[in-house]
Amino acid sequence: MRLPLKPLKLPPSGAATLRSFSAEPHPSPPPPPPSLEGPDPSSHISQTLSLLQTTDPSSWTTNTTLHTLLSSLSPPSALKIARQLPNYQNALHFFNHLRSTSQPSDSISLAFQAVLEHAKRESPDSAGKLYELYVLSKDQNTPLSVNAATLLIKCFGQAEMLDEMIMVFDAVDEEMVNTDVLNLVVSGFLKWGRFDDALKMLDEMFETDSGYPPNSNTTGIVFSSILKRNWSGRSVTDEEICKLVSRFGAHGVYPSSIWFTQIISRFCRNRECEKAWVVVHEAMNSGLDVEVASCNALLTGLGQERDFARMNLLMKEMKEKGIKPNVVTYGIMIKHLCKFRRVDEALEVLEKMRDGELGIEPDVVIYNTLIDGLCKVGRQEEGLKLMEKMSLDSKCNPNTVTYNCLIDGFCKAGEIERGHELFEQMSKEGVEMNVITLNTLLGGMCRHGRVSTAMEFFNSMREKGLKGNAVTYTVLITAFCNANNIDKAMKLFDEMRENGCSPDAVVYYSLISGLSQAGRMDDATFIVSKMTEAGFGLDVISYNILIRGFCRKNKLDKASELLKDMEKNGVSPDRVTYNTLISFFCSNGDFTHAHKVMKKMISDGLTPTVVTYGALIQAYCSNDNIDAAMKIFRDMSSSSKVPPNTVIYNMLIDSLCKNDDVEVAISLMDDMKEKGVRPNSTTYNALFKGLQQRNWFEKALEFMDQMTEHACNPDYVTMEILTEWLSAVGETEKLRKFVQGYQISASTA
DNA sequence: CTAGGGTTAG
Repeated sequence: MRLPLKPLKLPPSGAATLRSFSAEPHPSPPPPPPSLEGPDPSSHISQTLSLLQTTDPSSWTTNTTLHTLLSSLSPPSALKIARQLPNYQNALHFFNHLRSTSQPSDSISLAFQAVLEHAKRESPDSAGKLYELYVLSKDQNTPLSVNAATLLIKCFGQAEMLDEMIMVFDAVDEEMVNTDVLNLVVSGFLKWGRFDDALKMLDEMFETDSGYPPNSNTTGIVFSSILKRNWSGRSVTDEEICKLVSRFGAHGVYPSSIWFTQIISRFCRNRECEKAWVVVHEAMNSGLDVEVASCNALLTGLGQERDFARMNLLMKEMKEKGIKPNVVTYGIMIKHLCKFRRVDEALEVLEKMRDGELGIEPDVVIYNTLIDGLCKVGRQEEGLKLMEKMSLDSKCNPNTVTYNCLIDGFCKAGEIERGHELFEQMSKEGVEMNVITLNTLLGGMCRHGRVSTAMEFFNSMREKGLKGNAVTYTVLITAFCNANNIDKAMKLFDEMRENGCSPDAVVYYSLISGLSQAGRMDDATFIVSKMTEAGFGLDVISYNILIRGFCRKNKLDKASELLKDMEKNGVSPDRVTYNTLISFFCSNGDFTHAHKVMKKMISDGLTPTVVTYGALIQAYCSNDNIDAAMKIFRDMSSSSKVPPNTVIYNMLIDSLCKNDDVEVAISLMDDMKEKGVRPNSTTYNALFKGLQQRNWFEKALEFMDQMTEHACNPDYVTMEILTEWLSAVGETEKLRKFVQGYQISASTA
């Protein structure tokens, strides 16, 4: 049933309900025409009020003074009186009295609105109470004022009484519906995650000439709901967000700059830079003042996609539109120049900033980015100089990050001592160190095989009160695993939990990897169960590691169990998974299963890689089936378009030479040259062995020259073969020259 | 702006 609702004029105070949900000031309705009232409406109201409060409701019908007062009651006064009555019960009596005395329906409506307002304030379960009253009003055919409807919609929306909410909304007269009412409905749906229902309401708002077009509150409600971390509804795709922004934009409304920037960042994070680009340009072209923060978000995304062209274009557009880059903008440009090792260009930007050419002073982040960039390309000495230089720039003192970058730079270069010196300089200069400083130094020590030094250092830091975090333990656990000290790694894992440091996924991954590598599959399985208990899942790489571990132990049953587990957990096998299995079957000489897996791989939409073919070629070679190996080799480059690499050629050349097919091996060397695949020392070693069998000395000399020419360094195997062979034929002079050439090429390299 | 791991052919 649809209630007849008439639009009502509202007293100024009537806007209160709207104001509570609307950020925009509601336009004040005109004051009620004085002609309806007596000479003094406020005294009229106070007289009525005092009479209502001093007499019993049961006597109201017979009270002639009251009758006279109410006979000239205007609807706005009815609202005021009902509101000023002390409580809900009084207001309800008043409302009932107005009904029984056949007051104008406008007055009854507004009195009912006040009853609802009282009920909302007084009742602990206001939504339930309001619903009762709403049903009552429907039964009594009391028209709802727009504010009463608004109040009900808002209240039901908050109480997740969405059917009731929409029932009230449907009861509102079309001509009374306005943007604010629709905003409340949309907000109610979104609060409970009902995106699709909200979308239907938005569709109505977007319709041309809807009479209730979206406004900035609408965008605020929509985007703050769906972008919040605790969004409970179905996941909203970037596509949908993009469309929404455009549709709002067509109505000239945009999300606030904060949400706009968040949307841009989200698109960029999801590698949907194109959408971010479109949305920003739509906004710019519609004349919106896009803030520099939004542009910065887009620049970051473009940088991640290596789209330098568009980065520069955006910078140009910003300039045209008068959007001034800030220090963050230059930070992004510098960061991405550094990332692509264009450190000198990044330094030029710094110089321009220091010259005052850009009107923006460099800050500590700019310096840190550059110092890190220098360190990452092995120019840590320059980084150190830049740190000294920034100190001379007033108020730009090195901080913890500055030192961390430099310590990492020196450690990565193997200069652990310099790293340690910087660490000591830090405390001398009063720069606080943090857990990243500790982890950086520990990582440096571990990488250079100084695991026990690292452990001692960690212990001394702990004594000083600095606790390690999950990263610290990952560094140490990995180092102990690599040093084949699995027991110590396991001990550290227990220790970290005793110390109240909860392991994260990476800690588990590194331990699983270490244990699998060491062949301790039972321990690895145990850690997997611990990991699952802790609520972490395995990713495809850790599955691959485990599968490989079990294959090496010849436990195919365990490996296939893991495959089933993957499927159950929604982790799809990748090329490596299949290659691991193919290698396993190949190494067992089981070509039937190897080919079967390869078929499955292809049917899963994965193309075989050079590793797949390599496994097969390797297996056929060790089975002395060089013809089959050569057939695969030809297949891969012709039909499947997987170019063979050095490893493939090495296996074939080695096999051919061992099989005394040196001519074919040499033809493969030519093939390599033609295809631009570089031979390495393994290639030459295989070939030299074959040539030695045939005693093709001249050919060997040719390839020795080629090695020198290509700056391919001989290894100890090369030296062994050549020393034996050349001294046997009394050509040690040739060998001496060869070694000399190697030394020259090594020094120029 | 800074720190952590991990696979497949040899």
